Amino acid sequence: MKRKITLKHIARELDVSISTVSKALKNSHEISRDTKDKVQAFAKLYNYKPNNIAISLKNKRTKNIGVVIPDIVHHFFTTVFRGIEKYANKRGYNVIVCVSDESFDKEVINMEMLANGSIDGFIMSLSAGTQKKADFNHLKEVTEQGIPLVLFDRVTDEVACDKVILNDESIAFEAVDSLIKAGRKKIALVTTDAYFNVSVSRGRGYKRALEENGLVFHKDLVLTLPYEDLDEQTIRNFFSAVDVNAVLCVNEIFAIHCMGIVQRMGKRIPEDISFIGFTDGILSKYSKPTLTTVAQHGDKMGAVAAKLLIDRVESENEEVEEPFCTEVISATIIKRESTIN
Amino acid sequence: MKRKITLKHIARELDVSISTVSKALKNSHEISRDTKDKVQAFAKLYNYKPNNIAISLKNKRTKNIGVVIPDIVHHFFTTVFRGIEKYANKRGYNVIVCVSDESFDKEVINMEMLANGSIDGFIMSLSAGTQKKADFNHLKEVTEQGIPLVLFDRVTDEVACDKVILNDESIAFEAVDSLIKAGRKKIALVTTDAYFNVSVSRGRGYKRALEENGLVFHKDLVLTLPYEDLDEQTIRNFFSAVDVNAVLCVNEIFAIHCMGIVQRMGKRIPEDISFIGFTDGILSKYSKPTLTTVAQHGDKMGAVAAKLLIDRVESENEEVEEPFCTEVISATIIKRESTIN
DNA sequence: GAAAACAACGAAACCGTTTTCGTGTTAATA
DNA sequence: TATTAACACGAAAACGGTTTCGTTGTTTTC
Repeated sequence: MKRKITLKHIARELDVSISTVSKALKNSHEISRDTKDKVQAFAKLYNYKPNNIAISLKNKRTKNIGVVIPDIVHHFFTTVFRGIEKYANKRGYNVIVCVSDESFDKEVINMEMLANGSIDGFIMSLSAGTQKKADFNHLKEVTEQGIPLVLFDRVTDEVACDKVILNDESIAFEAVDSLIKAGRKKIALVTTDAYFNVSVSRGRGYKRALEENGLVFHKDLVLTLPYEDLDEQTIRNFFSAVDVNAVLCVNEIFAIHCMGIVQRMGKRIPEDISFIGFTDGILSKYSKPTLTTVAQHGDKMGAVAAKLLIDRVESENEEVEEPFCTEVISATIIKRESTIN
Repeated sequence: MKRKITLKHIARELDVSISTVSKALKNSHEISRDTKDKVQAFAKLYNYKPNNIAISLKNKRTKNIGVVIPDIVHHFFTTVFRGIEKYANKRGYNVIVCVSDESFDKEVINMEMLANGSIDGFIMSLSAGTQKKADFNHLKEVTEQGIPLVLFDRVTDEVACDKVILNDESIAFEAVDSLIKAGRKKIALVTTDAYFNVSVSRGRGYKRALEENGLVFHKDLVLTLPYEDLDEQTIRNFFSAVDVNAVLCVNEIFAIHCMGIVQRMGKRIPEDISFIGFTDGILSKYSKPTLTTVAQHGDKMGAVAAKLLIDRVESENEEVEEPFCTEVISATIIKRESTIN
């Protein structure tokens, strides 16, 4: 087992100083051609690679970024993560992932674990617990310590930092507007609890589309479901009670569930009732009928978030700080079988 | 912006030495009660947390583990990752993820990035490229350097290390056997190219089940599909050419695709033809009909892999090295609508 | 021929810890 | 009273690099 070789080993072996070895490997002009050749050849032979940890300590830069997300077995978050990872890698960064499991406590613990030197900055999306509790002190603390932070998708106004969000309201508007233009006037909204900022925005878009088309917003037409543990009966009751011919769902799972239930209730999709969901995941592509949905372009979102973060990290020693910005990713609607054109 | 505080700051402020501060914070008996109280109070007040990087350098332990997987937008890998992350966190480790994108080159680059001190060990699943090329030198190198490595799912005999695999052959046997017992005698296999070790194992189980039930293995009944970019026509041709009443697919996507196509060809599932897939992902649960499938228990697999790795990492200074082991995770078949009982 | 310039290298500080090994002071012991 | 423990603390090395700032010895330059 050949252990890792260090500058010290090379120095000893070639009978020069550590400084000389270090400089020789960096091709410094201070060192003679002869010595450089000798050192470089030796280093290559023994496959010398500088120790990342030592460099991190010296530079106070780890080239690691911390990603804290609520869930990983989740299409949207994995696509965002893929975007982050790809972009970060391109710029020489590695990514440490922590899953908050939608829990406030875990989010706090994870951030504390990483905030002591392990990473140069955070990219995160708020857990359900954090949004519900509306406690953002852990975020404020890291930013006060000078650790750059980028929030994506599930963000909050309470924290001053860079953000990347979807044009949730306008795309929801567009979706509902398209349903109306296609002749559907009785449109339901299936959403989550109001502490999810994205659901709120989508709800606003839904409402605005109704109003701008001269329709009235009925809160009876809004079904609020828990984020998990969907109860079939609740959904069934809702669709028995209301008379609708189109539905906007704030996520894919809700849409698939609802479609299944209304189909079992004997309705045809999209002839009797149209569906539009959010998240262009695997379900949307393979459901029966395939689901018209809002593609959130997670890859793009991740890449933008990573760019914002890394730019911020690498500009930290500059004179003037850039003001925080909020990038908006444009969603697009993918037409499939669950809507009439 | 309150910058991170260090031992040096505390020492200066309280007019003691750095060593004293360090010991006081560790409650060393060398330090007087008075001094300890003073130091601890000060540290708490200024929220002192030791710098992870410095500790890593000192200990030659980072408490980070590197995970290299072919893909992240993929149900099985994300569940394994979740298992790894949960277990690792419990033991105080963080996880750095690199995605090889099924490419040999990226796999190599990623490992090299991490192998220079950033991590204490690797958990990985081989990329398609690596399996195709059958070049495992990058793996051998890290193990030779004394960096522990655990392979899961897509493994190879060429590298001596701990492994975690599924009982692919026996579960495939069981699946096919159950189809036969249910009266289906004309069973197709839809699989990938042979350089995927898991497909090979599953194929063996399929074949053995046929033979042990007195049926003959026909290679006409085996459809080999590329890992991505499925061509509808190829599948259609296959199912037009053969006369089968049951199909075993080595993954979920293949199963869903094939089900869709045979349904469009006018066959009923499971009345005319049964389907069993691998990977208990979201598709299996929501497809029409829902898919009977092999649950691979990714969480478990990830947790076991992480345990093997961390145990290995933490036992590295012990006298006698444990021999390498291969843990087998028992898959289970989840019965759903795509098969008759 | 003395001063200046340059080339090639090493010593040492530094990043933030931990830890070993003194060392000076006080209290207990012979 | 002299010796020895015990106590409380600090100096310094170490982890593995980078970088500043000498310090030589040689070569130009006027």
